Amino acid sequence: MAVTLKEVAELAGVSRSAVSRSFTEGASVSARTRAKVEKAARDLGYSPNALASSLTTGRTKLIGLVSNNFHNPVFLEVFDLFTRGLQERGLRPLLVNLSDETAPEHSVRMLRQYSVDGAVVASSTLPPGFAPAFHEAGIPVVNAFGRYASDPRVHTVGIDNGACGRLAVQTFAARGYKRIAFMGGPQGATSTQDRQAGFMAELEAHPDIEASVSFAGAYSFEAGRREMQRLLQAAPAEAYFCGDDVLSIGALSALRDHGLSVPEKVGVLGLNDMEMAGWAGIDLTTIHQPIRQIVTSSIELIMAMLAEPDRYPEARVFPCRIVERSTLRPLSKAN
Amino acid sequence: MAVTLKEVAELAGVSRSAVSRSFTEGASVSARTRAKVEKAARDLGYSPNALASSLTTGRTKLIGLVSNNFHNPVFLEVFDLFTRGLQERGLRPLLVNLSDETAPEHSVRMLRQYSVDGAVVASSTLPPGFAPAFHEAGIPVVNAFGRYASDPRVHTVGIDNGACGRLAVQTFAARGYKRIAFMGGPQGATSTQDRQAGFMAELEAHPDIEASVSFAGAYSFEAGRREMQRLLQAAPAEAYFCGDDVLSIGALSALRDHGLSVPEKVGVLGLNDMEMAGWAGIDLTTIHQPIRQIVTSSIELIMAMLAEPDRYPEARVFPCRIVERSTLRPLSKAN
DNA sequence: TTGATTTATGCAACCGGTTGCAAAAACCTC
DNA sequence: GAGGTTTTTGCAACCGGTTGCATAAATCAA
Repeated sequence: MAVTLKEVAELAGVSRSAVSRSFTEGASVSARTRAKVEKAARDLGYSPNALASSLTTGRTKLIGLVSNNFHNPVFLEVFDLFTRGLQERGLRPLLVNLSDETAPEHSVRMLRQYSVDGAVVASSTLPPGFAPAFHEAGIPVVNAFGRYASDPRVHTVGIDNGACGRLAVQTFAARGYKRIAFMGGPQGATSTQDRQAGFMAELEAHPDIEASVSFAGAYSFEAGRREMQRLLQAAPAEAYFCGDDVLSIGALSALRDHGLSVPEKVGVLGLNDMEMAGWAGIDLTTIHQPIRQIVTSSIELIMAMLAEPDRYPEARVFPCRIVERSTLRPLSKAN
Repeated sequence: MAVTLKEVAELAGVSRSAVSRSFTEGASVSARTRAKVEKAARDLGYSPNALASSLTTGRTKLIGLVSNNFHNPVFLEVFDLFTRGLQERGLRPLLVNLSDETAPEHSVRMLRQYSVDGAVVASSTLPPGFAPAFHEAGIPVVNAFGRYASDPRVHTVGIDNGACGRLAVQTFAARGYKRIAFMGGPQGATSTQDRQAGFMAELEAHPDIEASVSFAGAYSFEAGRREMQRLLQAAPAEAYFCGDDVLSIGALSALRDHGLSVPEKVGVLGLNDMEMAGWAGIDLTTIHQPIRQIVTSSIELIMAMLAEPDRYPEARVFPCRIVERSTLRPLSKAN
């Protein structure tokens, strides 16, 4: 079915090597030969088999794009940015959905069978076993949106979740909130744990502030809504820091149903700054996570590792900032 | 770096063919040989190179997953379903983002270079040139969420957009709306065109209903909101059929800002039934598109084509149904 | 022209597997 | 234990490319 290099060689009346070289950047071919080859290739509709060549070159240009976040809308943006970025650099994303994978090693093995040149794991928590499995397979990995120093063998690009927790408290303090709350995502998520730790640490600098902590079962609208409904059975706090925008939006919906005005009665602070956070009617004050930069940097890092496989692991941490919208009251004049 | 079949063969003390056969389902190997091979493979940490084997078997188990919908949240669900479904069947999705591709043929060529066994194009409109390019390359394609008979060469799985347009009018009529409107997505989208055609056709059966038509610039919140704001400068219709849920949500936000109660003053009907449509506070009445079934069916069709390459093209059309929520007034008693 | 140098080309081996074929081994039956 | 079957095995060629090396062709200097 497919046209092969051999057929092109025959039609062009040259050796197979000549054809191969004609398609290789910087190889030694005369202009005349190349012209003949190109004409033959065009006539036959030939395009080289990337997989066959990977056999000898050792590069497939395939990059595993691994994630378990197929429910949070921010990740659509993440996938968009990753696929475009990789494509622009001639790399091909091989998508792996970890959602119902019981044994993550299977995924690593599969990626190895397909000889991916590298892998990006887009997840706040690196599944256990991934780091050693990739390491043993000799596949460069970067954990995008991952945790700083989650494993000394993998490169990480992300935000400082602890700093986000601290920033939340500072933000609340600057607006004069005295009774605040941390509403995390699933308690097992390291991102939630780190934010909580930062949140608690910063509280020590604000002895006049009282805080409570709770967790939603997932990073989802429903989970946020339900958790807020539960919290509203007792006296609510003055402001909530939710672990994620979509969680915040769920919480807002519960507050609205309960007749509590935002931000007058209760303030809400999200995290991510997903597109939806800016929608009219939501207008969520939130901590902006620099998604675009994280993705770009992850890709740069993967590229760097392709060039230099035993590059020393590093963690790249991007600062976050508050995006002022309407779910938190304005800065108190005192500050 | 990677362990090869040859090394396993040497360690196990058998020929390379024996090792190869041990890893091939249904090949003729004695239990004793297989045991020796498996032990050696385990000791060495060997796993076969899928790309190398594809060279002789002619199958890569790679499936191109092509889309340009990286902004509509429904598509995250679509990607989730596709990746899981393909993975379950031992296929690997090679993701292609068409968003900023000027020449779609490039993507087809790339997929051919990677010898994909098939491709799924998840898009309501098949990019021009795709059908012939895939056909020429001998790659089976299914256009998921595509248009019935968009091209006689490709298989299509989707809904009947014309029927959706008709259903919208019937739904409005049954609820006694007399001044209705069609708010399409981009005018160039075939999905919008087909829905409009159905909408107009059905109007003929309802001479007492007056209708108007307009288009939003994109299938997005902002576009829907802006278009509704524009429409509100004149007297609004009693009910709008929007081309997409996210468009509807934008429209709802404009209506709310304008102080028009929904569904009392103005009704809104969406299309897709994305997760967000069911969120409290949105609660959009919408036409449900059976996404899960479309994806499953697309995968089945791809599998069928792998087994039978010159299978005669077919279109699979799934019915849609109204999901009753709160943005349309209830059925009039008369009906 | 000639000889030295540079550039282009083809040969053949190789990448990591698979598979048709013929020979070898194992199993049956009598 | 002989003879016939069936199963297992290894050899060698092949899948579609790449690449080191030796040779041939082209270019250059004198």
